[in-house]
Amino acid sequence: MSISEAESAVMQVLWNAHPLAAEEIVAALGDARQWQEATVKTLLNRLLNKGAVAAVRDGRRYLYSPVLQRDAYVHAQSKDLLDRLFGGRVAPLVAHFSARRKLSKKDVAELRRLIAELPDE
Amino acid sequence: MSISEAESAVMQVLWNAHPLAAEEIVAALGDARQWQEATVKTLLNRLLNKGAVAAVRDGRRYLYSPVLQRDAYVHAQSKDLLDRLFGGRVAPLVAHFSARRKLSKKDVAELRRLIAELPDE
DNA sequence: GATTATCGATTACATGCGTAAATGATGTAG
DNA sequence: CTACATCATTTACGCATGTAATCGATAATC
Repeated sequence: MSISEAESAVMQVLWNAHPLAAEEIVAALGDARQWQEATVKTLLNRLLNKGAVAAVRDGRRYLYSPVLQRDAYVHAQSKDLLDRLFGGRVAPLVAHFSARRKLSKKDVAELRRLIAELPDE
Repeated sequence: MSISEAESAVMQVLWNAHPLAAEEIVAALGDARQWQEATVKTLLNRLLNKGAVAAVRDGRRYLYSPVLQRDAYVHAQSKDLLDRLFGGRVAPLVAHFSARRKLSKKDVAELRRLIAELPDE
């Protein structure tokens, strides 16, 4: 029951706004992916079978909504990456980006704020 | 030329120690994956074709070494995740784990140390 | 030197994925 | 009521992946 790359693009649209009809999803994807409506329909059906989205009939068509929550998906994906590459912890990932000087000013400022708010121990 | 999940398990072994013969790689994978030697050979060949590993003949067999560096792989994977889910920045990922209270003591201590070492601006 | 063991290389095969066309059902227009 | 349009459902198909077995070459053994 994992969500594929293409499927996740559809989920993104639904997390952003729902419920939506297939046609609206195609439109929302429009700039990001040049998919035929048929392609999006296929992805929606696969997501339905996986239980990741739900559909409610609305006249002749369906309106789709996410069942899988964005936060749960984000967490699963992130945890998977951390487990595979960083011993399951967050700090080593930050250290990696820091070592590569890939932390933006904004990142640094936000990180400072974040840890300042954390309980001392 | 992306590295698949199974292939990355082989890369992990080679990053850990190299050069290694196929048999040694199978042994090293032993506890993590119950793969037949033939399976590992297939993965090695695919990695060779992708240019991710190199092989040097050693008598009747080959010794394999990584060409793709672990750090580059880790970075590509991490950047991909950040781009897809966190607007390409590190701080929002940390915020996500912080909000879920998934930062360990060790993480927090390490993060404090990390940002303390960063230039103020 | 002929047979056997041991490598790597080639081939296999089911499943998932990306991408979509064809088909079928149902609502709408004339 | 019949033809057309519009949805969704089914089928398609090539490529990657996970997982191996088989084939072929070469080295070791008798």
